[in-house]
Formats: sequence, C-alpha cells, structure tokens
Amino acid sequence: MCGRFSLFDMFGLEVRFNINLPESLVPSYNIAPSQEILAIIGGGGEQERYRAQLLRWGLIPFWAGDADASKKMINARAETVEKKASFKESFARRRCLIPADGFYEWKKEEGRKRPYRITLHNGELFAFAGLWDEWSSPRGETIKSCAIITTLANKLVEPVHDRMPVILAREAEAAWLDPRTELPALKELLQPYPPQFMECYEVSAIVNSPRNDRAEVVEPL
DNA sequence: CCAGACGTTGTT
DNA sequence: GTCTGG
DNA sequence: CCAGACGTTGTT
DNA sequence: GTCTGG
Repeated sequence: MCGRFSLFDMFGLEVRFNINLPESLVPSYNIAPSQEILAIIGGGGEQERYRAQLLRWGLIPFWAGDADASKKMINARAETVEKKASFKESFARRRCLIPADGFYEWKKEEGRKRPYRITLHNGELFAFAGLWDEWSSPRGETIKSCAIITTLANKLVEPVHDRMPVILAREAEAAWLDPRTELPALKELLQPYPPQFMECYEVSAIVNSPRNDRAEVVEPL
C-alpha cells in the first residue's frame, strides 16, 4: 500500500507538471495521511493548463455523513475502484495526479517493521494516480480530499510489500486527467510501474514518525 | 421494498 | 448517491 | 503508513 | 485492542 511519501524537489515541479505552485506548499520528506497534499487536476478539452490543488489525504465521499471517512480512505484498490461506492464517482469524474519523488513501504519481519524508500532513477519526479472528492458538512464547510490508487507490487517492491501505489507512465498522465477517456482505457493505465526504472533501499526508522520531516529519512541506511 | 453500509492493509 | 443484504 | 493516546469532573 | 493525529 502507500501510506507515506515525499515531495521535496520543488524546483522541477512547476515545469514538469506545467503548474503554478500554491503559496502554502512546502517541501516534505515525510508526508502522511490527513495532511494537505499537492494534487493536479484539469486538462483535456478546453482547459489549457493543469491546476494545482491542495487536498486532504484521505478521501471523504461527497455523500458521507461526517468527515471521519477520511481517516480510512487513503488508498483505493485499482482492481475494484470502478465498483466501490466510495470511489466510483471519483474514478469516473474526479481523477488527479499526485506528484512525488519517492514513497515508503514497511517490510514486516520477525515481529518488527523496517522502512524502505522507493524512487525512480535519479530521484526523478513522478505522479501517483489519484482520486479526489469534495464534501460539504451540514454547516456548509467544504473539504476537498483525495486517495492514492494501489496495485500489485512489482518485482522490485514485492520483497518488501505485496502492494504499491500506481505510478503513472509519464505519457499516461494526460489521459488519466482527461475527462473524455473511457473507463476501460482508464483501468488499463493502472499498472505496476516497470521495476527496471525504479530503485528500492532501506532507510532509517526515523521515518516512522511523521514528525521527522528532514532529509535524513531519504538517506540509504 | 427499506436499512445499512460504503475502505485498505495485514493478521488470524 | 448507490449498492448489498434481508 | 506509524506513533501515541486511550477519561471525567470540577476548578482555574 | 482500537482510535486519533500527523
């Protein structure tokens, strides 16, 4: 699954995704659920440019009775995303890119967990396939939130964990955002990323606490 | 028909 | 809102 | 995802 | 054990 990632390479970000960054966005080595994260929406048709949008990580379906759903819905399974009540509407109409430069998975062994960091070669920026939604409370407060889609781990990640987030091929990003893309074509985009373009290495357990947001957590152990 | 759930991961 | 279970 | 808290009453 | 906060 994917419950932690990083996005600290802010310089390449605007050019790579053709966006203006939100003022309040700060680089982070250790991004956790419940935080406001950068997402990219728009594209396709008349819209010339993608838009950056901060979203709470943890999707609250628009019909939810309260906002507690967000504590659970940090991931959506690629295999079932078009069928689940909580995600189907977002899958059909509210897809987003979630930029990152690495993510973390924990390997469980002998009763303890060791964290690993997974990146593309050279720490290149990439985008998770994401879903978003907008929820309004009875009092009229609105919350925009999101989830990251997961799929089977590839050969590189599989020794650490059996699931991993969907990283979109760069040439698939536009199709993912395009409202005209048909559902079967969308599902085809949700594949495990090719392991030969990725790196996986153990990192310090300092990353375990989301409070430890510093460069040390991305260093090889 | 209405009521009630709506999720993933990991562990058992 | 929409699906599943009864 | 992991870490850390997990409670009420009454008083300031 | 389970929920909340980050």
